[in-house]
Amino acid sequence: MVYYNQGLDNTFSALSDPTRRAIVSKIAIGEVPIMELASPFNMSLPAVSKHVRVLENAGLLIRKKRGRVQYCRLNASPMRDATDWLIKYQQFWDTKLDALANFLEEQSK
Amino acid sequence: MVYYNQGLDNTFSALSDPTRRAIVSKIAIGEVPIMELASPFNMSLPAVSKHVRVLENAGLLIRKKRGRVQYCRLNASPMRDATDWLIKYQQFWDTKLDALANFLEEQSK
DNA sequence: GCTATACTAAACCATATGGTTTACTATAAT
DNA sequence: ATTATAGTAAACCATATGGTTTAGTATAGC
Repeated sequence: MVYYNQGLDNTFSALSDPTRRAIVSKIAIGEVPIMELASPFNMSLPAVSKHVRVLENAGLLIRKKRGRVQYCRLNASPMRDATDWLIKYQQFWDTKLDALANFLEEQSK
Repeated sequence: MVYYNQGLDNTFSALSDPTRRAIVSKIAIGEVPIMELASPFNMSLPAVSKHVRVLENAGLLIRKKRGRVQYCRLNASPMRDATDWLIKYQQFWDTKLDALANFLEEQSK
């Protein structure tokens, strides 16, 4: 009866790291070799390689090997569940804005 | 020049745990004492207390003490940034569905 | 065939995470 | 005044995480 979503665990966990979010942004543009992913970060290649693996395990990154280069591209679909989960609470973060809107509305009368 | 969003780190990290997501769901309904949060989980009270603290540090939970009971309620606003970040990639997860739609469209002609 | 490139693997390290138990504090009820 | 309730604090533990370095493998270029 205890149920939880391992997919959401992995998605949120993968995206909780700034380096990995930066990687996601990069591979959304198109296929990027791991070398190119590594270059902007002040970090060793094995470290980046590990981040790539984490994203891959979360299903957010797809690897394609051509020759000795591994190209990475985004698979955004797991983000959908994460977004769906978050969106359920949209009404709660909108409340403040609504309250502000109502306040301003009242003021202007 | 290297810049990253600590808020997103904390939000995604806090939400990567199933117990904490369950807590979020509960406190969205209304104010809930920590005791009541703990009860459905097969977990000690200190463990739940720690999860509450993590959510509080991520700005997702607000604590209000009345007597000896601490009531928790949701502050969803940090979720907004997380959702905004995710939504940027919506086009990428929609692609597959679009492709399917196009395929079906072609088939029906 | 040799060397350079683009990685992965493995060993290691420090710190973080998620849980426990045991002890304490503050409020409430009897 | 004593006891029960609702927690937090602290110490501890096992495992995970994010990084390193050093070594190895597979492909490409000369």
